[in-house]
Amino acid sequence: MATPIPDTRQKILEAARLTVQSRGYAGLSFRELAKDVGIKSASIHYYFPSKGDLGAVLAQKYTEDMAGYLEGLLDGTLDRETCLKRYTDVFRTTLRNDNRMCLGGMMAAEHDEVPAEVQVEVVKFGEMNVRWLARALALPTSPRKKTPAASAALETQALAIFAAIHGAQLVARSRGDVAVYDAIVAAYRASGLIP
Amino acid sequence: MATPIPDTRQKILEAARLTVQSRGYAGLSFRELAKDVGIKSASIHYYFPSKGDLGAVLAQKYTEDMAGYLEGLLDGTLDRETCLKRYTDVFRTTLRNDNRMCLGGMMAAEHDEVPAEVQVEVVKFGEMNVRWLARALALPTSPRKKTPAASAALETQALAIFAAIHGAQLVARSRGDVAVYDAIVAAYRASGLIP
DNA sequence: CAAGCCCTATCTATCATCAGGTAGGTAATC
DNA sequence: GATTACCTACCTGATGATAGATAGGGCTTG
Repeated sequence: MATPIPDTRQKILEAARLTVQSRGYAGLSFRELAKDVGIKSASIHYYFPSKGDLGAVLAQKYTEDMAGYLEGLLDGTLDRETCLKRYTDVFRTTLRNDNRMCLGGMMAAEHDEVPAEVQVEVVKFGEMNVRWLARALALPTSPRKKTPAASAALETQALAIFAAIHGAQLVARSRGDVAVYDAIVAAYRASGLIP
Repeated sequence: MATPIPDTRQKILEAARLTVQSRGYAGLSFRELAKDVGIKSASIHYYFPSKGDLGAVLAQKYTEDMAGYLEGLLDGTLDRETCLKRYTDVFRTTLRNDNRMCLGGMMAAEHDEVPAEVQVEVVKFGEMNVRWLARALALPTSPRKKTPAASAALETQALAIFAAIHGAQLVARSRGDVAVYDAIVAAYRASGLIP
């Protein structure tokens, strides 16, 4: 199967994602984006009629891509702790990429300044993560760990983990130091918030 | 002692804080701000030569104001759990104010788009919080709770709490629902992250 | 085969609006 | 006169978006 050549639309989305993860939705401009892709800004309107459209598609794709990756982690070969480690590593990797943060977290901060169609996708991103985390929390555990709790409690714990990871990323971002993220996540584990 | 009349500089700072907490530093414009205060935008330059100056003073003042409040909580009359409850309530109150978020958290997200003098103040804000939290964690506890840990471990726990609270606020903000914040914070307490 | 049409994907030029910032002016007060 | 605290007018640069143009490719028709 041949490797698909990235088309212009994909290139736009990829460049936009990187920009939003560092400079926010407010820092995303069609002119800069066009330069990144090697086209002119009016051409972006061909693919995305408005900035809001681009933002919404971007957030939606971000959720789908991440869901795909996370789904692969639940194929039955990994235990709970490893799954959760892989999860926290996703956010770590984003930080490691020029101190970037999660696109969902960024747009959540920018809540009042993004269009409603983007806000909706940000909430969906959160919900996808929490659902996944609840499933991961329900996995069989490695030896000598406590057994998983009931379903509603898992959902709440999942929500708390999701929030805590975003906070860890945010603080590490302000310091420009991924070791801060690592220390915080280790403290979460030590406290039992993350198994 | 007469109540001091808020002067223009104070009014500017107050209005700017509210704007940044909802719309971010990127959403702060001198023209809008001037309207909020009832002056013209050129007048703001009289007090703050540049937007970066305003941003840095704003973040600094935010830290000082919060430090003052938190210091009052450590006057010896409150136990550890109550202090920490008051702490989490600070961020809750911000959410309750038209779904706003902590100015430090907002500017941390906007890290790449704020001037260096603002970034520095954001880090100081975090450090002040973590120092305070470590002191609060070291307070005598109410009956039947575990005794405080050693000093370095307190610092790390304090950092983790600081991060976790910011994440909780961020997620609640995206949902526009303070009950989400409450649920997350309760889960932090249930897990032992927050005593 | 050539011409014409349509579609796709890009472009130039432009618009209206907004931003931070500057220079100079004015009024009130001491 | 000097200082303070405001103002108007303006500058430059940036933004999302629009209208119209163009080139290339594929398909249909005579």
